[in-house]
This record gives sequence, C-alpha cells and structure tokens, in this order.
Amino acid sequence: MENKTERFEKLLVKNGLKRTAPRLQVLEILSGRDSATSQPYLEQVMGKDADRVTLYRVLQAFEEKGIIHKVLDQQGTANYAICSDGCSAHEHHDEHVHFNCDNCHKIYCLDSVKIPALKVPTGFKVEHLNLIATGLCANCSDKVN
Amino acid sequence: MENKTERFEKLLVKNGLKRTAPRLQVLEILSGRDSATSQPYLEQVMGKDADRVTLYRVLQAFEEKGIIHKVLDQQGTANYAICSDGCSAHEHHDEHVHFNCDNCHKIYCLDSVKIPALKVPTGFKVEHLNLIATGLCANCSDKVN
DNA sequence: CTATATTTGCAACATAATTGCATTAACATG
DNA sequence: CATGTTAATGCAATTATGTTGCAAATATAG
Repeated sequence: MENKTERFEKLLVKNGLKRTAPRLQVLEILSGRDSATSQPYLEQVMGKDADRVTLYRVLQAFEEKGIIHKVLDQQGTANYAICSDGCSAHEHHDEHVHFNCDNCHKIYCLDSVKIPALKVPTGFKVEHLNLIATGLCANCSDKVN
Repeated sequence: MENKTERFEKLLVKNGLKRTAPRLQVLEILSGRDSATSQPYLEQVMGKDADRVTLYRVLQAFEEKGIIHKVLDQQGTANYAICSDGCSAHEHHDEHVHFNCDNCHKIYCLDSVKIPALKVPTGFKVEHLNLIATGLCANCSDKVN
C-alpha cells in the first residue's frame, strides 16, 4: 500500500505547490477526520507549528487548486474537506450535500447524496448548487434519543 | 392602499418591538430591494443614522421574531431579506432556494422554487435544508451574453 | 405628564482577516 | 552537491468585523 505522506507529496507537486511542512500537516489533519474541519480547529491543532497567516494561505492555495473545498457552516465559519477525485483548479465537483450537525457541529460530506436538479425562473443560469442540511448526525441522534 | 410605513409599524408592534427610527429604516431599505441585502450594505446606507451596534441588534431582534431571515452568501457574509408571511419567533419558513449571482453578488429569494426532499444516510435526521445556487441572475446573464 | 422599560449610542474590548516585507526553504540547474 | 531563483513562511502592523457594559435617550402604557 502506498504511503500516505507520499501521496500527499505527489498531490502537491502535481499542483505546482512546494512540499512544505505546513501544507503536509494540513493534509494529514484533514485526511484523518471523518468530517470537514473548521479553520479555528485547524489553527488550534497546528498550534505554533505554523503561523495563522500561513494557514490562511495554505487553505487558500489548496482551494484554488481544487485540493480541498470550503463549506460554510450555519454560523458562517469556514470548514474544509479534501476533495474527491475530479476536482481541479478550474472546476470543483463537490456538489454533494453537506450535513451540519446541530449538536456536535460537525460537517459531513454526504458524497453519496447528490443534489437534485433544480428548476429556476427564466433567465437565471445556475452554475453551482450548494445544499446544506442541518439536524442531527448519526452519532448524535443515537446519543440524544 | 395601506401606507407602507404604517404596515411596518404594525409589524413591529405585533412582535412586541418599539417603533423606532433605526428599525423602520431597516425595514424600508429591505423592502425596497428585490434581493437580500448584505449587512455591510445596510451599514453603508444607514450611514450615521444609526450606530453599527444598533444595526446588529436590530437585525438580531428581527431575525429572532421571524421578521427577516438571514442568508449567508458564498463568502460567509450575512444577507437579510424580509420573511414571507408565516414566519414567527419560533419558526422560520424560509426553505426556498436562494440564488447568489456571481456577477452582481445579489442574493435572490426564489420563493417559487422549493427544495426537493432528500434521502440521507441512515441515522441522519434532517431538520432544515439550505440550498444556495450560484450562477448568473436574470439581469446579469442578459448583460454578459 | 410621568414612570418605566426598551432601545440606542458610545467606548472599550475581543476576534478574525489582510497586507507588506524581510527571511527562509524548496528545488531546478548546472 | 553547490548555488541561484523563486516560492513560501513568519512576523509586525493594519484593517475589518463582531461583542459587551453602561449611561443617556426615547417610546409608550397608564
């Protein structure tokens, strides 16, 4: 099996980004979680390993290259998840539903749930659809009920 | 025909809010626009008529009472629109699609477009759905093409 | 008109994001 | 593997955004 870090390094190179510590660290963290990761959380986990500004820039670069995608939760906080294959600098294909749990506040990418096509008024040209469901995730609905 | 300001005053009273200048002004501005209005825009338009803090509080009060609803655009900026009838302090019924124009950045409430029901993985309990479409609005797709 | 409770505006504070720039590190090249 | 070039980082300073406490002002019930 291919080494994870190795995969990340290739991913960076493929996108013309240098293989630096903060970038690899961000990829490690994001890949180790089952839900999207908030900017504040990343900041906290990275601690003094990287400057706050660097984190902003890493995330921005990754998003531009299509390595990660941003999801805003109901509070407007940015959350990031690694894109599935098929995203690129010019096109994001993250049109799956996101689920924002009211209890644990995690954001899940429901890759299996596609957003249904939509009929909009004449004149409007839909480019992307962004659907966020809120409620209780599988974990929390167990615990709460 | 009933006077607009009069209607707003009733709306405030009905919700136990006092009929103050900043509140009426916010309602005037919001009602005079065909799309949701961003917090920064409101701040700018109100200028020195009301303090920034007052605006925050007015918007917060209105949202709590179900007079307006908040929509976050793709940048995470708060935008506000007057609720259609049927919203109250305890329940918002703004589950229509919002359209965020990439060109003019306006946010339209597509009241006529309902969000289709969704099939989510076992365990997830959906409470609310929030669908934002991006692309070109009717105005801009005219001009651009 | 007056008493009372809300609401406002100000000031201070707290948090989040952005920019410019000098230093450092990656890596292509010879 | 030394080194020049370019990209990336970290720091400091700035700007933007949001929050809190409190005194003064104002809406409205009586």
